[in-house]
Amino acid sequence: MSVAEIIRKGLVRSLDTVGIKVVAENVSLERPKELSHGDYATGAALQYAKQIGMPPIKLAEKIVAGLGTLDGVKSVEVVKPGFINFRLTPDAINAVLQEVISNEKAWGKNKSQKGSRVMVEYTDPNPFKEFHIGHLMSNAIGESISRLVQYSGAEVKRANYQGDVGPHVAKAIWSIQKNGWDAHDAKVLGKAYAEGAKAYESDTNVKSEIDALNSKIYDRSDKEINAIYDAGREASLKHFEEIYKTLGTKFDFYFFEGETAPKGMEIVRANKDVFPESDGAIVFKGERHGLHTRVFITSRGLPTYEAKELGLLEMKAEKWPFDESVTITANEQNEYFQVVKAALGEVLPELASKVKHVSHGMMRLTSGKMSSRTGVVITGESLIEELKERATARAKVSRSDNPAQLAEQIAISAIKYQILRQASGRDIIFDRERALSLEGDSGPYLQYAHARAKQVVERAHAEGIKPKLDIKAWPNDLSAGALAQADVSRLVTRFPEVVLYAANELEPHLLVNYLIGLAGAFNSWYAQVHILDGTKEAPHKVAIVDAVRATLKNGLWLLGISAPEKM
RNA sequence: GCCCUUGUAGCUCAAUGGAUCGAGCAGCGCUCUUCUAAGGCGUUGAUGGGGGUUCGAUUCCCUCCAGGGGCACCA
Repeated sequence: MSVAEIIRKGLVRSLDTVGIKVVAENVSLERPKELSHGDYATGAALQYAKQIGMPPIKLAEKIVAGLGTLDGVKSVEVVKPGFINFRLTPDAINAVLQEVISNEKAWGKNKSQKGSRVMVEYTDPNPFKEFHIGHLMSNAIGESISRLVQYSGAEVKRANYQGDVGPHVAKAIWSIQKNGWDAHDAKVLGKAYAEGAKAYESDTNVKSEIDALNSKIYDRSDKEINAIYDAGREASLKHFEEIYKTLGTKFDFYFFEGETAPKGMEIVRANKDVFPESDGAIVFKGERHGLHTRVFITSRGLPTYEAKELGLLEMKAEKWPFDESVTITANEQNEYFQVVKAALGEVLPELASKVKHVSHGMMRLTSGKMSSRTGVVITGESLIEELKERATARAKVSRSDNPAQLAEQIAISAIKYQILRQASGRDIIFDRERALSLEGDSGPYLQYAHARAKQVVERAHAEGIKPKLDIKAWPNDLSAGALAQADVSRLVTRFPEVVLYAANELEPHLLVNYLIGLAGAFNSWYAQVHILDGTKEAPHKVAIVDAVRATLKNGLWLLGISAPEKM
């Protein structure tokens, strides 16, 4: 039984003696943000004081009196308004640190989703369009969520859904044809799309040309168009694949709109009662669900995003029956997704209950909205390249064993961190200078702390100092160094709870907050003490460093960020 | 007009209804003959306005103001 459970049980018992009945799960027990407030805290006395007509402090004291001794708890104290703070014994903390060191691979994992099959869909770039920083955002969040869910014991499959048909493709092909460009070159595609989109909006003749072209793409009736299409599609996908590799994502399944389109049409057409006709189009009346009506099949007989999405979900379930399907998209698609989900609930209800939608904010430029239609985009590659250059400029990188690799690891870390550090539903104001910064609240800061810890452990090993947790090595004084050491040790023990919390919320930033705090506490401690000082306490300190190292390593992995051993 | 969403320090972000609202950047001042200074230490600085619920509100409810997104054949 964990110490937290012991405390909960104790509180339930004690509360019972003063006439308050609660079950263990409902006892409020938190991890105080402020470490000086202890390792666990409860506001139960504040909560129930009024109910039994007793001042909170009095009640708190009464609860504490009824608590008796709790295993693993060093002290219990009542403070100010009526909080009760618990402190762990050094033994209890040492036991956790020992667990970290002896089974590093398992450190941080939980079994909350054991046996569950989860498919996570993310990144979703469209062939014939740029891979821009918005896709970077989806990728970073999706990859981290996948890993968090994996750490919770679920079997995870990564899926990528790419729009290889639809008006955007027609627009790109139209201008490739017109300009005689080579569709094998991934670089011309984004430009072609921007030009086609512009012409589509400004010229009604072009609009009908492109609309006609779009139909031909679906039915593959035109040889020349097919050739351009096939070449462009292949070039795009190959290009994307290189980016996924750089980002550290390996997809298990690829879905294409070309396949989901017919499937979606089939579902829509088979459910005429759910999808009535309106003005020549086939629609879904979302009003019954407090939403709005959306077109699923256009009057030209082509499926829209909505119909394709239905097809996609059914395809996913056929390919790999899942318990949960998580889709990560930008929040501008929130309302569309709700309509799709409502429609799904009517045609395939058992599937609808397993579908989850996580939306991320938009990557915004300080100058305004980014749009591949107008050609105002920052591509993923250009940003990665720029960051790599900046990292390479560092003397430590250029002098390392493999400068190119290290620079890339740092670049990816900087980008992913900036995306993952904030709650995922919110927009990110993309500030070039800040994104390019490798200092402070950043991915490289975490990597640096990890590398530093790794090097200390290596050096200790070379000097023959073995990590060993030692109860006698717990400093009794209240010096800054001693407090910092205790803080680091205590923070390490929280890692598994943070992972569980972040996985349940599907919120990587909760983990980021924790890791940056741990790295900061470690750096602060490191600056104050000499680890390998030749004293009896050295093995104990090395053990703490090693536990921090392992925690940062696993934590970085969960963020999809590499952990170089030397920087 | 209707629906969703967001307003926290000069800037970018934190804060499972909890304790003195935390970081980083920017500014100022310290800190490398000692295990990695991409580090550490100090310092200045904030909850859009008004109500309400609560022992306690950045968090929940109402309202106003201000941004962003969406609202039938685009994705």
